[in-house]
Amino acid sequence: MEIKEHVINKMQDTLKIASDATRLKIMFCLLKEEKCVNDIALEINASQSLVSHQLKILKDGEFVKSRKEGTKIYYSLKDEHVRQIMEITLEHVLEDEAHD
Amino acid sequence: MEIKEHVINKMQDTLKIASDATRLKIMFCLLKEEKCVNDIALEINASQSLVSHQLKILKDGEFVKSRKEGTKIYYSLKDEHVRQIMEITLEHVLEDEAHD
DNA sequence: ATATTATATGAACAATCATTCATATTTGCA
DNA sequence: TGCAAATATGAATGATTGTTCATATAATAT
Repeated sequence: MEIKEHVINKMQDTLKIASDATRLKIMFCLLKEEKCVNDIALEINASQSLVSHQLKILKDGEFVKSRKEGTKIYYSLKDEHVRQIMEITLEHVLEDEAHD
Repeated sequence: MEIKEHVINKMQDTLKIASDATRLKIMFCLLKEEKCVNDIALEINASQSLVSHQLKILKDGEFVKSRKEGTKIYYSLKDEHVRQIMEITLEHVLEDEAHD
């Protein structure tokens, strides 16, 4: 193979992070604007703890970044790659919907 | 949320399929040309059984398609979305490499 | 028919991972 | 200093999943 083993592994890690319903909901939640943890939890109807755990995973994986303001912490999508992965995956899914 | 729950779930399923090192290796293997099961197994150094199992998952998820010729079955990438997901994820990973 | 080659499948096991619950940390304010 | 609000963390658990091994199916050739 032409591609390095450790690059494959990093791709696996990256995609594994994206491949979870809770984390996808969080990302869609942040698509338009930054939000703090509690607002996200309310919006996607999940516990504060769960959202916090998943945000950590998303942040470690470079999917989101955060900004502190007083006692609140605002999260937002990190870059264009994240949006693109969401977009293309969505297209793929919607295309399938068509001929099911 | 604006996006439907079952679309999120399908996105999860799609990304889950992509997020495995063995399956990624298979996809990279098929990037340029179609190949049969045994050739893939040899190329990525995996057992025939494992490759067959993973090809089934890739096929069910619309990542690859297959073509029968005699006793052999040739697999190839299904469409552009697959290539794009690989490409963008690769970019994301390589960008991270830069500032580690 | 039998043997051979290519691929698929089912069961089983180990490992990974999402979620919950309880608790800890941090910040702002009275 | 003490309280409340916002977020993070650790342990435990139940479910999912990648891999292996053994075996089954399918097609071809002798």
